[in-house]
Amino acid sequence: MEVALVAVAGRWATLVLREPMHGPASYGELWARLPEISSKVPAERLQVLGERELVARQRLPGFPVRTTYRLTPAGQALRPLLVELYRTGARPAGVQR
Amino acid sequence: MEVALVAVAGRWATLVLREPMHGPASYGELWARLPEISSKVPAERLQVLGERELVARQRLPGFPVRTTYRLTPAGQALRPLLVELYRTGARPAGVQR
DNA sequence: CGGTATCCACGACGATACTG
DNA sequence: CAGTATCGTCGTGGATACCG
Repeated sequence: MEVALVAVAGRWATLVLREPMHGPASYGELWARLPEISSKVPAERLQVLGERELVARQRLPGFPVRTTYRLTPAGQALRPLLVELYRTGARPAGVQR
Repeated sequence: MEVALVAVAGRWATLVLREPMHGPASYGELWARLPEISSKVPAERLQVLGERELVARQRLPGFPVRTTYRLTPAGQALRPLLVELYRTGARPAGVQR
């Protein structure tokens, strides 16, 4: 459980994971979907997600530099967990805010 | 997701939830299952879990005082999430430590 | 554009001591 | 037995500034 939690429990981690879930996403796209946040935060998240090989980075040639992020198979394996997190949090008679 | 995560992501939260999952558990039982931890930690966890009405406290009469904790229906609703956390963390090709 | 470097603040974690 | 009180430490989150 700890193992799964460290992957998913950091601040904004779920949102950072959700973008590349349905296909490659650039850093800017990712960032734009996060509400008013410093650029450091997704960078940090992506770094640890990269180290754990949950997301893969790919730099595109040219200028300005572009990078796309995609989920590795291990990253895709987190999907059911994210779904369950959503279901549990959204459950009507469920967990209190 | 945030809602579900705050319920489950605190340190030792999963272990604190697991004990009363299969029936009432006393504070001492709970504590004994946690590896070498200060008594403050489960107390703190149980307090917030109580405030969120995920666990219910019941004091037994007599001396010394005994208290049993049981999960509320909302607490039971966390079960699929805990199962999924376990599955994801334990998956062979899964998330890296 | 896609980051890194530096610094700060706050809250969680945990030890120790104490209480009803 | 079942906690509370107090205090210290450390990590995380975040702002701001800067770089290739």
